[in-house]
Amino acid sequence: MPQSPHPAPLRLATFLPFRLSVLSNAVSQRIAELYDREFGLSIWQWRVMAVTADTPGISATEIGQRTQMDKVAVSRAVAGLIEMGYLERRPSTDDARRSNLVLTPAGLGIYELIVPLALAEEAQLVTALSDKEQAELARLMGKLAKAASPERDLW
Amino acid sequence: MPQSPHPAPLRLATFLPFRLSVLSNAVSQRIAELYDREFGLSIWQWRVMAVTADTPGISATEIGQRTQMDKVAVSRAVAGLIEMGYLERRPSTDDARRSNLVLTPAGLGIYELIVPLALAEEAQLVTALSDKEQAELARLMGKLAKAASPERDLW
DNA sequence: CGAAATTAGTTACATATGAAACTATATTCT
DNA sequence: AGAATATAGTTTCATATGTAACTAATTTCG
Repeated sequence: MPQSPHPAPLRLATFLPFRLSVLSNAVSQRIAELYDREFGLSIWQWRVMAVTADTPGISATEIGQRTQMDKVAVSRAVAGLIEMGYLERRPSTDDARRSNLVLTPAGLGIYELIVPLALAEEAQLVTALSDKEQAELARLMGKLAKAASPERDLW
Repeated sequence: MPQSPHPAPLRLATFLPFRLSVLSNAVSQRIAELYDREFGLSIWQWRVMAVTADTPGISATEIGQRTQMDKVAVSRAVAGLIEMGYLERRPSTDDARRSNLVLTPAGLGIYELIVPLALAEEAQLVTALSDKEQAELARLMGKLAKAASPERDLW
């Protein structure tokens, strides 16, 4: 009986979780650097701005759901944005615990400046793929997301 | 002239950097939890073990290159593994600054326990995709990696 | 050879992050 | 009603992480 001297090989470079992590970090870092350099925003602050622009009056909890941020992270990002004058907290009339969050005019202003830059950065990335490949990638990622957390509906 | 009331839309849910980040986090978290729960290892310690098993006598710097970890992270992971008795530092004879790192028998033992679990976890994930889809995903990720950091050769 | 510049790796410090505790309000249940 | 439970959001505390400074050994080059 062989003593299985080299049981199962595991090459990190072909291991999907590793590759995903490295790729995601490389992409995130590029984008984070852009937001920070140009506007002094963290990625989390940017995410909060994006969903608030999309849904004015959103609550912190809802932001957490949409952005996959935990509530502490949302709380901190919101606090930072308010301090910068980009976000405003409006107490909800029907539930005193929650606030309705809206971008200030200043916030909306820089949001509109960032959007095209963010889209351009993304475009530079996905332009490496044909339209068909982009669609396929989105589809495959959707499947993986479902396999990775079936309970939570990620997107 | 229209006053462009809704300049460019940006839906986070379709924005590639966001999706990549969320997917990668979901996957990493599952795996990290496994390594930590079963063996008390961080993802970084696991990565160090994996490349050291693959290339016994590797140096910290080389580990950093292969795993995309910065040297501080490598240093800390190595220190932890040595403390746990899984890794051994052998001073290099021809360069006193570097150490040749090797797994101890204990380290090799748990490495061999982890590998099948890690592969099983990955399998559970990628089984959502056909072989052909898996290959396609790998190809698309490779293209993106190149577009995201052309300078550094990620894999 | 020997000063200057490089490289391997660690340490220190400042910041980021997550888990758990906490405050305040709302809801449920008897 | 009012006690028990749950929810929104913040604060605290302990840990993780990155940048920069540092030590020690090596290489480069006048």
